[in-house]
Amino acid sequence: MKVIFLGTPVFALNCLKEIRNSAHTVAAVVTQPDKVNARGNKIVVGPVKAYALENGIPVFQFNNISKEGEDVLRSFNADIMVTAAYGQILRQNILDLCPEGVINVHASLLPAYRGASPVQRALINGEKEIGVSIMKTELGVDTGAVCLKESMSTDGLENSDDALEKLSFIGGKLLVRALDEIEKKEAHFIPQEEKYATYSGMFKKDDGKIDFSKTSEEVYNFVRGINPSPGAFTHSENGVLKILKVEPCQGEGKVGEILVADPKKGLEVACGEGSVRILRLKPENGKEMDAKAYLAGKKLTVGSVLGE
RNA sequence: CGCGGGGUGGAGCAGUCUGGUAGCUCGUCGGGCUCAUAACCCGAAGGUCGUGUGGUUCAAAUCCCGCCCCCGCAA
Repeated sequence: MKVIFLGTPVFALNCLKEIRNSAHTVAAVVTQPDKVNARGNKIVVGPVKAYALENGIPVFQFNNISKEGEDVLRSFNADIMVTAAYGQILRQNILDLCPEGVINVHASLLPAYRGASPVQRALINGEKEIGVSIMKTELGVDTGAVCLKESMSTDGLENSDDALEKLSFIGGKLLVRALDEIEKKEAHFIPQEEKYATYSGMFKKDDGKIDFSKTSEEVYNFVRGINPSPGAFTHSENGVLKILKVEPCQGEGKVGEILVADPKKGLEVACGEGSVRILRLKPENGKEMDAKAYLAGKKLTVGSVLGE
């Protein structure tokens, strides 16, 4: 089939590549407008756009696809549109553009975790299984009938990016399978069970603050899920510390108390129950490093409390 | 012209304001001690202090100028 692909981040790129490797053709790509300012004055080109340009696929960037995109996209006479973390909500005129409508790949096991940041939320909640769903894109956010779903274990995942990358490959394959089935008229779309639906919005910067009163396991899940974006952080005597990697262990002490801080032994902090070893962190204005390396240059006082 | 922080042996930092023998905590290598250790003791190697063969000076990591790279915020 001839598809128009709409997506923006790396997750979408991996899905796009998968479709390009299949029997289906990508007629056009739509992605969010370039970010204006990286730092100085530079423009950042998104991964999907960069790939499309390299491969000679027409790229469109609309500020509002529903208002600006209808006529151009219709001119491609595509069979179907695919959305993958595109970043804009489609109105009915766009949804109706192609004969087969629009399908979406969402990084959760629907109907759970509709909305933004499904993978982060799932990891933070300590889910053992996460996954990807393919469903109809409709006016409601992630509410469409589902045709394919696949899960994977959260064991050994570094952080949400790691999870998202693995899910993107699964998602890409599922997308291709869905396209195959739709082409053969064999796809079965099953409506979601509303009573099991959960929805979450985007994270704010402040949501990354670590609550050491939770159990060591919960803190571990939190740090793993919320990194790398927006990232976990806490306050120390040396200012804000971003916490990138942590592992649970059994120390005891006041909530947030530093139990061990030594360039050889590492950094350990007490939680509401148990403790966590901080393995990787990033100081203000610095780059990320092992906690031991940090302690080789800066001191943290044993007995002082993080997060205050 | 968005705001700010930073680039010093392999790692992380101090020293820069108040120019003048390159320091600290680790790591590495060699040796020692111990039943043993993420322990301890002794010794060693390793740096044109981001860059211009820039300017000032008797003398620059340190003051002035240009450039490159990294990071945070704001978007």
